[in-house]
Amino acid sequence: MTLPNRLRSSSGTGGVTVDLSAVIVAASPDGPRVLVRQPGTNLPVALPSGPLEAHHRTLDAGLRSWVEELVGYRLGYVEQLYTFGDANRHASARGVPNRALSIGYLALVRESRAKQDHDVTWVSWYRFFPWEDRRHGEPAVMALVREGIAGWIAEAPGDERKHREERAGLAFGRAGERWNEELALERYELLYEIGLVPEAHRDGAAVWAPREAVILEGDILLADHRRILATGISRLRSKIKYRPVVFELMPPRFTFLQLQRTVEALAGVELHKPNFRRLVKHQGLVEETGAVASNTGGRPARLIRFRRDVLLERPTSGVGLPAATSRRDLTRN
Amino acid sequence: MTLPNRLRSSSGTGGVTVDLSAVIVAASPDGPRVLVRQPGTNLPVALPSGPLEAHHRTLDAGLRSWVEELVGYRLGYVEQLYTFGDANRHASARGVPNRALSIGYLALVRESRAKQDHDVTWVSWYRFFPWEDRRHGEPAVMALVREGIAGWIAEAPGDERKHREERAGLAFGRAGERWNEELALERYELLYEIGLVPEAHRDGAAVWAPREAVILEGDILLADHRRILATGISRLRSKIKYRPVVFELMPPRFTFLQLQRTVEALAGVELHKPNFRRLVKHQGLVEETGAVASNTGGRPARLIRFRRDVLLERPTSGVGLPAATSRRDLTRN
DNA sequence: CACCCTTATACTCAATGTTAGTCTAAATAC
DNA sequence: GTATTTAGACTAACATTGAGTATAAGGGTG
Repeated sequence: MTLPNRLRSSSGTGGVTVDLSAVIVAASPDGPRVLVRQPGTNLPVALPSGPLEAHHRTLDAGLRSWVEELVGYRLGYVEQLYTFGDANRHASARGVPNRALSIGYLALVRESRAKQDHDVTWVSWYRFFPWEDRRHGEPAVMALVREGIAGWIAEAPGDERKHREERAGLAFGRAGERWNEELALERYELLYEIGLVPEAHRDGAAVWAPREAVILEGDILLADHRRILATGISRLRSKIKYRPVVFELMPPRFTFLQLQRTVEALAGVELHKPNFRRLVKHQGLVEETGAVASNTGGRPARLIRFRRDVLLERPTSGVGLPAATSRRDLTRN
Repeated sequence: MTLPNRLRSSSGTGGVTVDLSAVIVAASPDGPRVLVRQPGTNLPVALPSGPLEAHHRTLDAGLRSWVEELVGYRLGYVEQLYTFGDANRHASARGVPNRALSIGYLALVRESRAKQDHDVTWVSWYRFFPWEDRRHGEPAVMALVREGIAGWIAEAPGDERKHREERAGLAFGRAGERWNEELALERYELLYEIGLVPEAHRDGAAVWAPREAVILEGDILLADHRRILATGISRLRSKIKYRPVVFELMPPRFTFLQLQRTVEALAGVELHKPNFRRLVKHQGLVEETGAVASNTGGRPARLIRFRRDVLLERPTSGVGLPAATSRRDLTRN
C-alpha cells in the first residue's frame, strides 16, 4: 500500500510535500463505509494516503491507479475534493514552515468486490460523525453537541452572540427547520472552531471549549483526515442529488428499497418510500430485469438495474432527496 | 505582481512545483470580465499566477492576500476551484518528469474598486469562450463548432459514433433541448479532445481535427489557463443558483434590471424579467434603499441593496436561473 | 400638451413538481 | 387462516415554474 518515490522539496525557505488522500466509500442498505488504515493499533486511524508519484500523467489517473491497486478492481467514480494546505499541518521542528499539501479525492467502490487487506478495513463513517446519522431520529450525541454550542453562544457579547446563533442555527438547523444533510463540512468546521473535537486541541487551535468538553474522545483521525472525510461526505451528499452516482455503490441488480436504504445511509436521513420510488422511475434511471427478490420479508420485490445509457443522456439526474430550503430559478425568456 | 520564494522541489525522481492561478472575476450589466496578464505583448495571455509562498498559514489565506495585493482591496469571495496537475504540463528537457501542480482559485471582485495596474487588464471572458455567450441568440462561432463536431462524429464507426453523438448532444444541447450554461468546462474539454482549440495541437494531444480546423486561432492562453478559466466559469454559473454570490460583483445599490443583466452576463443566457424579479423578491435577498435611479431610459427604477443578513440566514439561496433538466428530490418522511 | 418610446412593476394562468398521505397486493410466520 | 411485513399504485393539497398580459411613470418630439 505504500508508494515509492516520496517527493519532497527542499528549497531554502521551506518545503512542500504533496500527498494524495482518498476518501474511498462503499455503501449498502445498512450504512456507508470508508476505508481506513490501522484501526486496530494504537496509531491514529488514517485515510489511505501516500505521496504523489511523478510518473502519472494526470493527478486523476495517478489517484485512480493507486486506489485500484489498493481495492483490487477498476474504479467507476473518482472525483477530486479539495487541496488542503495548512502550513502548520505538520509543523517542522526547525521553525522553518514545512508546507504539506494534501490533495483529497473521493472514490466510490462496491465493497463486495474490494479485496481484503490486512492493512485496511471498512468502517462506518458515522463512527467519526455520529451527529450526521439521523436515520432513526436525532442521535444521542446531539445532546452534547447542543450543550457545547449553547455554551459557546452564551459566552459571547450581544452582537457576536447573534452572529454565533445564526451560524449554529444554519449548520445544525433551528427549531422547526429542516436538517440540511449537505452541511456536514460546515458542522465539522464549527465544532472544530469551538473546540468540541479533540484534534482542535491537538493542533493547538485557538478554541473556546475546554479540553474536557470534547465530544468523541476516542476517535481521533490522523492530521486533518477528519476534515477531508467531512468534505467527502458533504460532496457525496450533494452529488447524489444531481448525478446518478449512487449506482456506483450498488450491486448489478437491486430493489427499490435497497436503493432507497443506500441513499438514506449516505444522506443520513429517512425518505418517503412512495415518493422515492416515483422519482427514480420518473427520471428513467432504472429498468426492470424481469427477476424478483423473494428474500424481502414480505411481498417479493422486482429486481431492477441501472440504465447505463443515462450517463450519456442526462446532464443532471440524481437520485432524490428533498429540496433544500429554496429552489433556485428564474425563468428563461 | 510577482511573488518571492519560488518553491521548487528537487528530489531524485522528478520535481514538483506548486503555483496558484486565479480566475479573478468582475461583472457589470455589460458583461463578465476576468483579469489577465500581458494582453498587449506577443506573449500568450495568462491568468495571474505565482508560486505558492511558504509563509501563509492556509492556502486560502495565501491566495486571498496575494489577490488583494493585486487588485488593491479586501476580497469578498474566494473559492478553490481545482488542482491541475498534468505531468507534462511543462515537460522538462531532461526527460525527467517535472510535475507542475497548479491550484486554481476563483475570486470575485467589484471591478470599479480594483486598482489599475500596467501589468494586468480586464477582458471579457467571452473573448476566450465566444460560444458561451448566448445572450443575443446563438453566436456566430457556433457554426464552426457544429461543423467541427459533426466531422468528428461522422468519422467514427457505428457504436462509437452513437457515443460521440450523445456526448456532443449533452454538452452543446440537442435540437429542442435547453442549453445548459453550467457545462462550460465539459464543452471546452470536448473541443480540446477533438482538437478544435489551438492548445490541443500545441500540447501535442492526440486529436482528431487537423490544425486548420482550429477555432479561435488568435486567442491562445498560457499553459492550461483556458481550462482553469473554463472551470471557473462553470463553477460560478452553478454557484449563483444556490448561493448569493452575484452580490459580490454588484455595487452597493442597484436596480433589479442591473442585477438581472449581471446574472445574464455571467450565465450567458437571457432571463424572463417578471420571473427574475419575483424570485429575487420572494427569496428575500434584497431590500429597498428608498432611492430611485432615474437614468434608466424609461420609468425610474427603485434602487435596492443586498440584505447582508441573508448570508447568515439561508443555507441555500441564489439568484435564479431556470432549473436544469430535472429537479432532484425524493421526499422526506 | 398629446403621443410615442422605454423601462418598471404588478398580476394572471396553466403546467408541473413536491409533500404527505391512503389503499391494495403478495409474500412469510405462527 | 390471520397477522405481519414489504411492494407498489394512487390521490389530494400545495408550491414552484414558465410564459404572457396589463398598467405605471419617466423622457423626447411634434
